[in-house]
Amino acid sequence: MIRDERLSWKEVRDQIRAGILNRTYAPGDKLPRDADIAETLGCARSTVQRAMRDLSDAGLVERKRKGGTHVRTDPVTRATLDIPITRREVEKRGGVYGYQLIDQSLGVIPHEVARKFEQTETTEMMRVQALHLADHKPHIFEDRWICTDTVPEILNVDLSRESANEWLVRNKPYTRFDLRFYAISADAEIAECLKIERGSPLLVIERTTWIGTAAITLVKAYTAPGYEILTSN
Amino acid sequence: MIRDERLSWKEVRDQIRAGILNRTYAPGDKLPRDADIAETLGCARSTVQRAMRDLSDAGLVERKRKGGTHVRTDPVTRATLDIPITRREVEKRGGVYGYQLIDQSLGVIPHEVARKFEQTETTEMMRVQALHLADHKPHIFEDRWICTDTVPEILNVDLSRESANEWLVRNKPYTRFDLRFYAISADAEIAECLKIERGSPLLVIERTTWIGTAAITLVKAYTAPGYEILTSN
DNA sequence: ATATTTAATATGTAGCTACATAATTAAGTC
DNA sequence: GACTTAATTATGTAGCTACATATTAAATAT
Repeated sequence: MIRDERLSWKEVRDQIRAGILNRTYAPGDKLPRDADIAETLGCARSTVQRAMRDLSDAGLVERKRKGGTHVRTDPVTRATLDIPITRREVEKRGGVYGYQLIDQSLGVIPHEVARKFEQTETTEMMRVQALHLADHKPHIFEDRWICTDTVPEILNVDLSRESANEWLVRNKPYTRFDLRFYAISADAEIAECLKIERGSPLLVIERTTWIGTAAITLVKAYTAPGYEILTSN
Repeated sequence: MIRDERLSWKEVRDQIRAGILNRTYAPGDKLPRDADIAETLGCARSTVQRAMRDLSDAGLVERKRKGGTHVRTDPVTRATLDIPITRREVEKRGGVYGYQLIDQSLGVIPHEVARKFEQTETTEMMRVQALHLADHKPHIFEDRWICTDTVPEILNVDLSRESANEWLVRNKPYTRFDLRFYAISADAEIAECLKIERGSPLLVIERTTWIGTAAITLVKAYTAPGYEILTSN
């Protein structure tokens, strides 16, 4: 611990947060200036600033230059999600990971895929369908489009040995991505791949990635029944 | 902009990240000490530290005292999610928000609920079932348990006028929470409430909240078909 | 050889100063 | 009065120093 007299930024943060939680500062209220808080608590402004940044990152307060710091009126639950590569996810749970390429082809991307890439002139991409296994049972079925203009190297990769995701992560790190979650009902094809009944509810993790503005890939990961996404908090 | 000669921590961060992306520093590699990077780039160590903290928060590198900074070997897609209160979510999209209490009662919590609260001696809690509407159509059906030991005031709140969530957010801010997402198939009850067909796939957002270690509430929010969760990035 | 203590080292934090930046408010100007 | 410009102000950032903390590595004792 730090010398008792000195306040750590976490202590400062907790004091400010306590003040917000116990309504000393209600939603919408303006908090004192950093400098004043610093003087009140007997610490440096930099310490208050560090504390405030944390509260701001957590979505509790809003800060504006000259405008000061305000307690947010529309509280949000802000959570951090870690989506690991599937191999890691399975192995971390002590399971045996398996991978199986189902189909690989070149084709014209559907309109919906083009729209998700936001702006791309490319109309033909590589489509890869594959199955991830956990303990020899279907775990995730992925349906992926890879932009061969941005990632021409993918044409020479043997995707029956290594999953497209792992190759991409190692060779084409993205600079921007988009994630979305939703539920669908398994159609005949997905049901067969995952060895489940048609109509089973599935959680879909959809991820689009870019390098700058250039599209890399769009994956729809159809997770096996019972799959859950948890926050890391 | 800052005087050209001076590097901002974002520039430093971007340079380090570029080095990681272009494999100057491969996964698992050790990066130079902050002080060395600072000297190389001609900035202060504090600037490098600020940059490094950002990269560490983003999950790109791992830092350990004395151990130094390493590029993470298991890349994760780290995303930030904002889950607003339902009213805000609907209104932000320009929709008309509506709320309807369906049922409110005291009862013994199922074993599964007790487990999710992790450790609570309370066995009887208040159960609240309610419907959130968007543009007069069912939007989210919520099934909630509220710990009356932690939040006795809830017994005197008229939950037909205000949703439990909004009351809780204003009066009992949580200090810790847990989020999970999964898909289920609508059973008869949920199907009726949401006015959809039985068996429709639904995305469920489940949230447990605590004050310290004291349980506050557990909600299962059954979202109407077509509902999506998006990352804020 | 093994356990314990000590030293070395890289990151983390607190405090200070100085200046940058954004946003608002006040002061001019037409 | 409406528009422009300048002053004001609160947060943001960069640089510095000093010390705290955690962890590893080396030295010493058992």
